[in-house]
Amino acid sequence: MPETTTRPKAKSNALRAVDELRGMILSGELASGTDHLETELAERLGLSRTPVREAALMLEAQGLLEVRPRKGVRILSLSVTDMQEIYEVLSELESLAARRAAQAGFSEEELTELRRSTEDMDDALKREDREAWAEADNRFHHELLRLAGSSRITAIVSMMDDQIHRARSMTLHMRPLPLRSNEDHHRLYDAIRRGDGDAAAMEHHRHRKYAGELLVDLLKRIQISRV
Amino acid sequence: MPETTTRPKAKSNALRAVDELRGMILSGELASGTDHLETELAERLGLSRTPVREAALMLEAQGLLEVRPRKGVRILSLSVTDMQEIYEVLSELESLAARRAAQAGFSEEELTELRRSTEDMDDALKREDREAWAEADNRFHHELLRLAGSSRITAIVSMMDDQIHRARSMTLHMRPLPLRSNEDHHRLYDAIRRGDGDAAAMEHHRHRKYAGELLVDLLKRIQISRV
DNA sequence: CATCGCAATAACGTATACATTAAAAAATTA
DNA sequence: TAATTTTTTAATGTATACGTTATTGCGATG
Repeated sequence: MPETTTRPKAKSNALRAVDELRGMILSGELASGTDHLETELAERLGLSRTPVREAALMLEAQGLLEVRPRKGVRILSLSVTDMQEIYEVLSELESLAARRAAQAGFSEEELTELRRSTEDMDDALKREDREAWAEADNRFHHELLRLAGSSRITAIVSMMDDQIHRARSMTLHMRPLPLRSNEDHHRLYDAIRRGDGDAAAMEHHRHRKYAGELLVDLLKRIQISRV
Repeated sequence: MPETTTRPKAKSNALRAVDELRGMILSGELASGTDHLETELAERLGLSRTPVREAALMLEAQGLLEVRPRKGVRILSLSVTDMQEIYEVLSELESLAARRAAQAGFSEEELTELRRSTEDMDDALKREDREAWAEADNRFHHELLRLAGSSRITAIVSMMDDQIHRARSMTLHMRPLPLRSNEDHHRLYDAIRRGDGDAAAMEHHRHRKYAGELLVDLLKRIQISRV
Protein backbone atom coordinates (compact mmCIF):
# COMPACT_ATOMS: atom_id res chain seq x y z
CA MET A 1 0.00 0.00 0.00
CA PRO A 2 1.89 3.02 -1.23
CA GLU A 3 1.43 6.20 0.66
CA THR A 4 3.02 9.61 0.39
CA THR A 5 4.15 10.69 3.80
CA THR A 6 0.88 11.63 5.37
CA ARG A 7 -2.49 9.97 5.41
CA PRO A 8 -4.27 7.45 3.25
CA LYS A 9 -7.22 9.70 2.50
CA ALA A 10 -5.45 11.87 -0.06
CA LYS A 11 -8.83 13.26 -0.87
CA SER A 12 -9.70 16.79 0.01
CA ASN A 13 -8.17 19.87 -1.50
CA ALA A 14 -7.15 21.00 1.94
CA LEU A 15 -4.98 17.92 2.38
CA ARG A 16 -3.63 18.29 -1.10
CA ALA A 17 -2.76 21.88 -0.23
CA VAL A 18 -0.93 20.63 2.84
CA ASP A 19 1.19 18.36 0.67
CA GLU A 20 1.83 21.00 -1.94
CA LEU A 21 2.73 23.73 0.50
CA ARG A 22 4.87 21.36 2.49
CA GLY A 23 6.73 20.43 -0.68
CA MET A 24 7.18 24.06 -1.62
CA ILE A 25 8.57 24.85 1.81
CA LEU A 26 10.93 21.90 1.94
CA SER A 27 12.22 22.58 -1.56
CA GLY A 28 12.80 26.20 -0.74
CA GLU A 29 10.32 27.42 -3.33
CA LEU A 30 8.72 29.19 -0.42
CA ALA A 31 11.82 30.59 1.22
CA SER A 32 12.06 30.71 4.97
CA GLY A 33 11.35 34.05 6.47
CA THR A 34 9.10 35.10 3.62
CA ASP A 35 5.47 36.11 4.03
CA HIS A 36 2.61 34.99 1.83
CA LEU A 37 -0.94 36.20 1.86
CA GLU A 38 -3.68 33.63 1.92
CA THR A 39 -5.03 35.03 -1.31
CA GLU A 40 -1.67 34.70 -3.02
CA LEU A 41 -1.26 31.08 -2.00
CA ALA A 42 -4.84 30.29 -2.92
CA GLU A 43 -4.35 31.67 -6.40
CA ARG A 44 -1.05 29.85 -6.75
CA LEU A 45 -2.71 26.55 -5.91
CA GLY A 46 -5.85 27.29 -7.89
CA LEU A 47 -8.10 27.03 -4.85
CA SER A 48 -10.21 29.31 -2.76
CA ARG A 49 -8.98 30.64 0.52
CA THR A 50 -10.86 28.12 2.64
CA PRO A 51 -8.82 24.99 1.98
CA VAL A 52 -5.61 27.01 1.92
CA ARG A 53 -6.42 28.47 5.31
CA GLU A 54 -7.05 25.02 6.68
CA ALA A 55 -3.80 23.78 5.23
CA ALA A 56 -1.97 26.70 6.78
CA LEU A 57 -3.41 25.84 10.18
CA MET A 58 -2.22 22.26 9.89
CA LEU A 59 1.24 23.32 8.80
CA GLU A 60 1.37 25.80 11.62
CA ALA A 61 0.74 22.96 14.04
CA GLN A 62 3.59 21.08 12.41
CA GLY A 63 5.89 24.02 12.97
CA LEU A 64 6.63 24.79 9.35
CA LEU A 65 5.00 28.17 9.26
CA GLU A 66 3.25 30.71 11.37
CA VAL A 67 -0.09 32.35 10.67
CA ARG A 68 0.15 36.04 11.44
CA PRO A 69 -3.10 37.95 11.36
CA ARG A 70 -2.48 40.64 8.77
CA LYS A 71 0.91 39.70 7.43
CA GLY A 72 0.05 36.43 5.80
CA VAL A 73 1.68 33.17 6.70
CA ARG A 74 5.35 33.38 7.47
CA ILE A 75 7.55 30.49 6.50
CA LEU A 76 9.50 29.80 9.64
CA SER A 77 13.24 30.01 9.70
CA LEU A 78 15.32 28.23 12.26
CA SER A 79 18.13 29.77 14.23
CA VAL A 80 21.14 27.78 15.34
CA THR A 81 19.57 27.58 18.76
CA ASP A 82 16.44 26.09 17.23
CA MET A 83 18.57 23.47 15.49
CA GLN A 84 20.21 22.56 18.74
CA GLU A 85 16.87 22.20 20.46
CA ILE A 86 15.57 20.01 17.69
CA TYR A 87 18.61 17.78 17.60
CA GLU A 88 18.43 17.37 21.34
CA VAL A 89 14.87 16.15 21.12
CA LEU A 90 15.63 13.98 18.13
CA SER A 91 18.54 12.37 19.97
CA GLU A 92 16.37 11.46 22.89
CA LEU A 93 13.39 10.19 20.98
CA GLU A 94 15.22 8.28 18.31
CA SER A 95 17.41 6.57 20.84
CA LEU A 96 14.26 5.64 22.69
CA ALA A 97 13.05 4.22 19.40
CA ALA A 98 16.28 2.27 19.04
CA ARG A 99 15.86 0.87 22.52
CA ARG A 100 12.32 -0.20 21.79
CA ALA A 101 13.33 -1.82 18.52
CA ALA A 102 16.08 -3.75 20.27
CA GLN A 103 13.84 -4.85 23.09
CA ALA A 104 11.15 -6.02 20.71
CA GLY A 105 13.45 -8.86 19.74
CA PHE A 106 13.08 -8.92 15.98
CA SER A 107 14.37 -11.77 13.91
CA GLU A 108 17.10 -11.29 11.34
CA GLU A 109 14.48 -11.53 8.68
CA GLU A 110 12.39 -8.78 10.19
CA LEU A 111 15.50 -6.63 10.25
CA THR A 112 16.17 -7.15 6.55
CA GLU A 113 15.23 -3.66 5.48
CA LEU A 114 17.33 -2.16 8.23
CA ARG A 115 20.34 -4.17 7.14
CA ARG A 116 19.77 -3.47 3.50
CA SER A 117 19.74 0.26 4.08
CA THR A 118 23.06 0.10 5.92
CA GLU A 119 24.51 -1.82 2.99
CA ASP A 120 23.16 0.74 0.58
CA MET A 121 24.82 3.42 2.63
CA ASP A 122 28.11 1.57 2.39
CA ASP A 123 27.75 1.26 -1.36
CA ALA A 124 26.87 4.89 -1.76
CA LEU A 125 29.82 5.84 0.38
CA LYS A 126 32.20 3.88 -1.83
CA ARG A 127 30.84 5.66 -4.87
CA GLU A 128 30.91 8.93 -2.96
CA ASP A 129 27.31 9.41 -4.02
CA ARG A 130 25.96 11.67 -1.34
CA GLU A 131 22.40 11.79 -2.63
CA ALA A 132 22.15 8.02 -2.63
CA TRP A 133 23.71 7.96 0.82
CA ALA A 134 21.19 10.46 2.17
CA GLU A 135 18.35 8.46 0.68
CA ALA A 136 19.53 5.23 2.31
CA ASP A 137 20.14 7.04 5.57
CA ASN A 138 16.56 8.24 5.47
CA ARG A 139 15.34 4.73 4.85
CA PHE A 140 17.32 3.49 7.82
CA HIS A 141 15.85 6.02 10.18
CA HIS A 142 12.33 5.51 8.90
CA GLU A 143 12.65 1.79 9.30
CA LEU A 144 13.98 2.22 12.80
CA LEU A 145 10.89 4.20 13.69
CA ARG A 146 8.64 1.61 12.15
CA LEU A 147 10.30 -1.13 14.15
CA ALA A 148 9.95 0.89 17.34
CA GLY A 149 6.20 0.82 16.84
CA SER A 150 5.38 3.97 18.74
CA SER A 151 3.06 6.28 16.88
CA ARG A 152 3.97 9.14 19.20
CA ILE A 153 7.66 8.90 18.59
CA THR A 154 7.07 8.56 14.88
CA ALA A 155 4.86 11.61 14.74
CA ILE A 156 7.18 13.87 16.65
CA VAL A 157 10.32 12.76 14.87
CA SER A 158 8.71 13.18 11.46
CA MET A 159 7.68 16.68 12.38
CA MET A 160 11.17 17.64 13.42
CA ASP A 161 12.70 15.94 10.42
CA ASP A 162 10.63 18.21 8.24
CA GLN A 163 11.79 21.23 10.14
CA ILE A 164 15.49 20.55 9.67
CA HIS A 165 15.12 19.12 6.19
CA ARG A 166 16.40 22.23 4.51
CA ALA A 167 19.42 22.62 6.75
CA ARG A 168 20.40 19.05 6.04
CA SER A 169 20.07 19.25 2.30
CA MET A 170 21.88 22.58 2.23
CA THR A 171 24.87 21.14 3.99
CA LEU A 172 24.85 17.72 2.35
CA HIS A 173 27.74 18.57 0.08
CA MET A 174 29.70 20.50 2.63
CA ARG A 175 29.96 17.75 5.16
CA PRO A 176 32.86 15.32 5.25
CA LEU A 177 32.04 11.92 3.84
CA PRO A 178 29.99 10.20 6.53
CA LEU A 179 32.43 7.41 7.28
CA ARG A 180 31.77 7.55 10.94
CA SER A 181 28.04 7.64 10.39
CA ASN A 182 28.14 4.35 8.57
CA GLU A 183 30.08 2.75 11.40
CA ASP A 184 27.46 4.07 13.78
CA HIS A 185 24.69 2.47 11.79
CA HIS A 186 26.47 -0.85 11.79
CA ARG A 187 26.93 -0.83 15.52
CA LEU A 188 23.34 0.21 16.01
CA TYR A 189 22.13 -2.58 13.78
CA ASP A 190 24.19 -5.09 15.74
CA ALA A 191 22.85 -3.88 19.05
CA ILE A 192 19.29 -4.19 17.81
CA ARG A 193 19.89 -7.63 16.36
CA ARG A 194 21.24 -8.97 19.64
CA GLY A 195 18.42 -7.27 21.54
CA ASP A 196 20.62 -4.99 23.60
CA GLY A 197 18.36 -2.02 24.30
CA ASP A 198 20.82 -0.02 26.35
CA ALA A 199 23.54 -0.32 23.74
CA ALA A 200 21.14 0.56 20.95
CA ALA A 201 19.93 3.64 22.75
CA MET A 202 23.45 4.73 23.57
CA GLU A 203 24.75 4.19 20.06
CA HIS A 204 21.97 6.14 18.55
CA HIS A 205 22.21 8.92 21.02
CA ARG A 206 25.87 9.39 20.25
CA HIS A 207 25.15 9.17 16.57
CA ARG A 208 22.61 11.95 16.59
CA LYS A 209 24.56 14.04 19.01
CA TYR A 210 27.58 13.98 16.76
CA ALA A 211 25.54 14.64 13.62
CA GLY A 212 23.81 17.52 15.33
CA GLU A 213 27.04 19.11 16.46
CA LEU A 214 28.48 18.75 13.00
CA LEU A 215 25.48 20.39 11.41
CA VAL A 216 25.39 23.21 13.89
CA ASP A 217 29.09 23.90 13.49
CA LEU A 218 28.70 23.95 9.76
CA LEU A 219 25.78 26.33 9.88
CA LYS A 220 27.69 28.63 12.18
CA ARG A 221 30.75 28.51 9.98
CA ILE A 222 28.98 29.28 6.75
CA GLN A 223 27.27 32.23 8.36
CA ILE A 224 23.80 31.01 7.63
CA SER A 225 22.23 31.94 10.87
CA ARG A 226 18.71 31.10 9.77
CA VAL A 227 17.54 28.50 7.35
CA MET B 1 -0.02 39.32 32.32
CA PRO B 2 -2.45 36.51 32.91
CA GLU B 3 -2.75 33.97 30.18
CA THR B 4 -4.75 30.79 29.88
CA THR B 5 -2.47 28.06 28.65
CA THR B 6 -2.15 28.90 25.03
CA ARG B 7 -1.31 32.08 23.19
CA PRO B 8 -1.40 35.75 24.01
CA LYS B 9 -3.67 36.63 21.09
CA ALA B 10 -6.86 35.41 22.73
CA LYS B 11 -8.69 37.13 19.95
CA SER B 12 -10.44 35.17 17.31
CA ASN B 13 -13.46 33.00 17.83
CA ALA B 14 -11.56 30.09 16.39
CA LEU B 15 -9.00 30.33 19.19
CA ARG B 16 -11.71 30.79 21.74
CA ALA B 17 -13.34 27.68 20.35
CA VAL B 18 -10.06 25.83 20.79
CA ASP B 19 -9.97 26.80 24.44
CA GLU B 20 -13.61 25.95 25.02
CA LEU B 21 -13.50 22.63 23.28
CA ARG B 22 -10.24 21.75 24.97
CA GLY B 23 -11.82 22.52 28.32
CA MET B 24 -14.87 20.45 27.50
CA ILE B 25 -12.70 17.52 26.52
CA LEU B 26 -10.43 17.70 29.55
CA SER B 27 -13.37 18.01 31.91
CA GLY B 28 -15.10 15.08 30.32
CA GLU B 29 -18.06 17.14 29.19
CA LEU B 30 -17.20 15.77 25.78
CA ALA B 31 -16.59 12.17 26.67
CA SER B 32 -13.86 10.25 24.96
CA GLY B 33 -15.02 8.02 22.19
CA THR B 34 -18.04 10.14 21.44
CA ASP B 35 -18.76 11.72 18.06
CA HIS B 36 -19.93 15.26 17.50
CA LEU B 37 -21.06 16.86 14.30
CA GLU B 38 -19.57 20.18 13.36
CA THR B 39 -23.02 21.69 13.30
CA GLU B 40 -23.77 20.45 16.79
CA LEU B 41 -20.59 21.91 18.23
CA ALA B 42 -21.09 25.17 16.35
CA GLU B 43 -24.55 25.56 17.80
CA ARG B 44 -23.29 24.66 21.25
CA LEU B 45 -20.65 27.37 21.09
CA GLY B 46 -22.89 29.87 19.38
CA LEU B 47 -20.67 30.15 16.34
CA SER B 48 -20.81 29.23 12.70
CA ARG B 49 -19.13 26.11 11.42
CA THR B 50 -16.08 27.92 10.11
CA PRO B 51 -14.31 28.77 13.37
CA VAL B 52 -15.39 25.47 14.88
CA ARG B 53 -13.91 23.60 11.96
CA GLU B 54 -10.67 25.48 12.36
CA ALA B 55 -10.62 24.75 16.05
CA ALA B 56 -11.21 21.07 15.35
CA LEU B 57 -8.25 21.00 13.00
CA MET B 58 -6.00 22.51 15.63
CA LEU B 59 -7.17 20.10 18.28
CA GLU B 60 -6.68 17.24 15.89
CA ALA B 61 -3.06 18.28 15.50
CA GLN B 62 -2.77 18.27 19.28
CA GLY B 63 -4.08 14.75 19.41
CA LEU B 64 -7.22 15.42 21.39
CA LEU B 65 -9.67 14.50 18.69
CA GLU B 66 -9.94 13.16 15.21
CA VAL B 67 -11.86 14.66 12.33
CA ARG B 68 -13.73 11.95 10.50
CA PRO B 69 -15.37 13.03 7.25
CA ARG B 70 -19.00 12.13 7.79
CA LYS B 71 -19.05 11.03 11.37
CA GLY B 72 -18.20 14.28 13.02
CA VAL B 73 -15.20 14.80 15.24
CA ARG B 74 -14.40 11.91 17.52
CA ILE B 75 -13.00 12.65 20.94
CA LEU B 76 -10.01 10.37 21.17
CA SER B 77 -9.73 7.76 23.83
CA LEU B 78 -6.45 6.34 24.95
CA SER B 79 -5.69 2.69 25.40
CA VAL B 80 -3.29 1.41 28.01
CA THR B 81 -0.71 1.05 25.27
CA ASP B 82 -1.20 4.67 24.33
CA MET B 83 -0.58 5.64 27.94
CA GLN B 84 2.60 3.68 28.01
CA GLU B 85 3.82 5.30 24.84
CA ILE B 86 3.04 8.72 26.19
CA TYR B 87 4.73 8.15 29.51
CA GLU B 88 7.79 6.85 27.74
CA VAL B 89 8.07 10.01 25.71
CA LEU B 90 7.31 12.17 28.73
CA SER B 91 10.03 10.45 30.72
CA GLU B 92 12.61 11.11 28.07
CA LEU B 93 11.71 14.69 27.34
CA GLU B 94 11.13 15.85 30.87
CA SER B 95 14.36 14.33 32.04
CA LEU B 96 16.07 16.14 29.19
CA ALA B 97 14.40 19.27 30.52
CA ALA B 98 15.72 18.51 34.00
CA ARG B 99 19.22 18.10 32.61
CA ARG B 100 19.02 21.39 30.78
CA ALA B 101 17.72 23.17 33.86
CA ALA B 102 20.56 21.76 35.93
CA GLN B 103 23.19 22.64 33.38
CA ALA B 104 21.91 26.17 33.03
CA GLY B 105 23.25 26.85 36.52
CA PHE B 106 20.45 28.81 38.08
CA SER B 107 20.90 30.63 41.35
CA GLU B 108 18.91 29.71 44.43
CA GLU B 109 16.82 32.76 43.86
CA GLU B 110 15.94 31.77 40.33
CA LEU B 111 14.88 28.40 41.66
CA THR B 112 12.51 29.94 44.19
CA GLU B 113 9.33 28.89 42.45
CA LEU B 114 10.62 25.37 42.01
CA ARG B 115 11.40 25.11 45.69
CA ARG B 116 8.15 26.70 46.73
CA SER B 117 6.14 24.17 44.77
CA THR B 118 7.96 21.27 46.44
CA GLU B 119 7.15 22.84 49.81
CA ASP B 120 3.54 23.23 48.82
CA MET B 121 3.48 19.59 47.87
CA ASP B 122 4.84 18.67 51.27
CA ASP B 123 2.19 20.77 52.96
CA ALA B 124 -0.58 19.29 50.88
CA LEU B 125 0.70 15.84 51.62
CA LYS B 126 0.56 16.47 55.37
CA ARG B 127 -3.01 17.63 55.03
CA GLU B 128 -3.72 14.73 52.69
CA ASP B 129 -5.18 17.26 50.30
CA ARG B 130 -4.80 15.56 46.96
CA GLU B 131 -6.16 18.40 44.89
CA ALA B 132 -3.72 20.85 46.37
CA TRP B 133 -0.95 18.34 45.90
CA ALA B 134 -1.82 17.86 42.24
CA GLU B 135 -1.91 21.59 41.71
CA ALA B 136 1.54 22.08 43.25
CA ASP B 137 2.86 19.11 41.31
CA ASN B 138 1.66 20.76 38.12
CA ARG B 139 3.38 23.98 39.10
CA PHE B 140 6.60 22.10 39.70
CA HIS B 141 6.58 20.45 36.32
CA HIS B 142 5.61 23.65 34.51
CA GLU B 143 8.38 25.53 36.23
CA LEU B 144 10.84 22.85 35.33
CA LEU B 145 9.92 23.25 31.69
CA ARG B 146 10.24 27.00 31.91
CA LEU B 147 13.70 26.68 33.40
CA ALA B 148 14.74 24.25 30.70
CA GLY B 149 14.03 26.96 28.15
CA SER B 150 13.32 24.72 25.21
CA SER B 151 10.20 25.66 23.33
CA ARG B 152 10.17 22.28 21.60
CA ILE B 153 10.22 20.29 24.78
CA THR B 154 7.61 22.54 26.30
CA ALA B 155 5.28 22.19 23.34
CA ILE B 156 5.47 18.43 23.14
CA VAL B 157 5.16 17.85 26.85
CA SER B 158 2.17 20.16 27.12
CA MET B 159 0.47 18.29 24.33
CA MET B 160 0.96 14.96 26.02
CA ASP B 161 -0.03 16.34 29.39
CA ASP B 162 -3.34 17.30 27.87
CA GLN B 163 -3.78 13.84 26.47
CA ILE B 164 -3.34 12.06 29.76
CA HIS B 165 -5.05 14.70 31.83
CA ARG B 166 -8.23 12.72 32.23
CA ALA B 167 -6.50 9.51 33.23
CA ARG B 168 -4.60 11.37 35.90
CA SER B 169 -7.56 13.14 37.37
CA MET B 170 -9.63 9.96 37.30
CA THR B 171 -7.06 8.12 39.33
CA LEU B 172 -6.07 10.94 41.64
CA HIS B 173 -8.05 9.56 44.53
CA MET B 174 -7.20 5.94 43.88
CA ARG B 175 -3.47 6.32 44.09
CA PRO B 176 -1.54 5.87 47.31
CA LEU B 177 -0.47 9.12 48.91
CA PRO B 178 2.48 10.30 46.83
CA LEU B 179 5.10 10.08 49.54
CA ARG B 180 7.70 8.80 47.20
CA SER B 181 6.86 11.42 44.62
CA ASN B 182 7.67 14.19 47.05
CA GLU B 183 11.01 12.64 47.85
CA ASP B 184 11.68 12.47 44.13
CA HIS B 185 10.98 16.14 43.73
CA HIS B 186 13.32 17.01 46.56
CA ARG B 187 16.14 15.02 45.08
CA LEU B 188 15.48 16.52 41.67
CA TYR B 189 15.51 20.01 43.11
CA ASP B 190 18.83 19.32 44.81
CA ALA B 191 20.39 17.96 41.65
CA ILE B 192 19.32 21.06 39.73
CA ARG B 193 20.55 23.41 42.42
CA ARG B 194 24.00 21.88 42.42
CA GLY B 195 24.06 21.83 38.63
CA ASP B 196 24.31 18.08 38.27
CA GLY B 197 22.68 17.43 34.92
CA ASP B 198 23.16 13.69 34.87
CA ALA B 199 21.66 13.24 38.30
CA ALA B 200 18.75 15.53 37.48
CA ALA B 201 17.98 13.63 34.31
CA MET B 202 18.22 10.30 36.06
CA GLU B 203 16.07 11.34 39.00
CA HIS B 204 13.38 12.67 36.78
CA HIS B 205 13.44 9.71 34.50
CA ARG B 206 12.92 7.36 37.40
CA HIS B 207 10.22 9.61 38.77
CA ARG B 208 8.18 9.57 35.60
CA LYS B 209 8.82 5.93 34.95
CA TYR B 210 7.46 5.01 38.35
CA ALA B 211 4.48 7.32 38.04
CA GLY B 212 3.71 5.93 34.63
CA GLU B 213 3.83 2.34 35.78
CA LEU B 214 1.60 3.16 38.72
CA LEU B 215 -0.95 4.84 36.51
CA VAL B 216 -0.93 2.05 33.97
CA ASP B 217 -1.33 -0.60 36.64
CA LEU B 218 -4.20 1.29 38.14
CA LEU B 219 -5.94 1.68 34.82
CA LYS B 220 -5.54 -2.00 34.11
CA ARG B 221 -6.80 -2.94 37.53
CA ILE B 222 -9.92 -0.82 37.42
CA GLN B 223 -10.77 -2.21 34.03
CA ILE B 224 -10.84 1.11 32.32
CA SER B 225 -9.21 0.16 29.12
CA ARG B 226 -9.85 3.45 27.40
CA VAL B 227 -10.07 6.89 28.89
C1' DC C 1 -36.95 -13.97 3.47
C1' DA C 2 -32.64 -12.13 1.97
C1' DT C 3 -30.20 -9.24 -1.13
C1' DC C 4 -29.47 -5.77 -4.08
C1' DG C 5 -30.22 -1.27 -5.85
C1' DC C 6 -31.98 3.18 -5.68
C1' DA C 7 -33.59 7.32 -3.79
C1' DA C 8 -33.63 10.54 0.08
C1' DT C 9 -31.07 12.68 3.46
C1' DA C 10 -27.69 15.21 5.56
C1' DA C 11 -22.88 16.24 6.58
C1' DC C 12 -19.06 17.82 4.64
C1' DG C 13 -15.82 20.50 1.64
C1' DT C 14 -15.41 24.55 -0.78
C1' DA C 15 -16.49 28.96 -2.66
C1' DT C 16 -17.94 33.40 -1.84
C1' DA C 17 -19.70 37.53 0.36
C1' DC C 18 -19.25 40.72 3.91
C1' DA C 19 -18.10 43.14 8.18
C1' DT C 20 -14.14 44.19 10.95
C1' DT C 21 -9.98 46.18 11.75
C1' DA C 22 -5.07 46.69 11.38
C1' DA C 23 -1.88 48.96 8.55
C1' DA C 24 -0.66 52.30 5.20
C1' DA C 25 -1.28 56.60 3.04
C1' DA C 26 -2.68 61.13 2.95
C1' DA C 27 -3.67 65.36 4.82
C1' DT C 28 -3.57 68.68 8.27
C1' DT C 29 -1.37 71.37 11.73
C1' DA C 30 2.23 73.20 14.64
C1' DT D 1 9.72 69.73 8.28
C1' DA D 2 8.00 66.64 11.72
C1' DA D 3 4.25 64.99 14.15
C1' DT D 4 -0.41 63.85 14.51
C1' DT D 5 -4.84 62.89 12.95
C1' DT D 6 -7.90 61.32 9.38
C1' DT D 7 -8.91 58.66 5.46
C1' DT D 8 -8.25 54.89 2.62
C1' DT D 9 -7.02 50.36 1.67
C1' DA D 10 -6.93 45.61 1.97
C1' DA D 11 -6.43 41.21 4.47
C1' DT D 12 -8.50 38.81 7.66
C1' DG D 13 -12.19 36.20 10.35
C1' DT D 14 -16.69 34.64 10.01
C1' DA D 15 -21.10 33.53 8.10
C1' DT D 16 -23.55 31.46 4.62
C1' DA D 17 -24.79 29.21 0.41
C1' DC D 18 -24.24 25.40 -2.44
C1' DG D 19 -22.59 21.26 -4.81
C1' DT D 20 -20.79 16.69 -3.77
C1' DT D 21 -21.04 12.46 -1.76
C1' DA D 22 -21.35 9.04 1.91
C1' DT D 23 -24.88 6.92 4.41
C1' DT D 24 -29.30 5.27 5.50
C1' DG D 25 -33.69 3.37 4.69
C1' DC D 26 -37.01 1.63 1.69
C1' DG D 27 -38.66 -0.83 -1.96
C1' DA D 28 -38.09 -4.01 -5.66
C1' DT D 29 -36.55 -8.40 -7.04
C1' DG D 30 -34.81 -13.00 -6.68
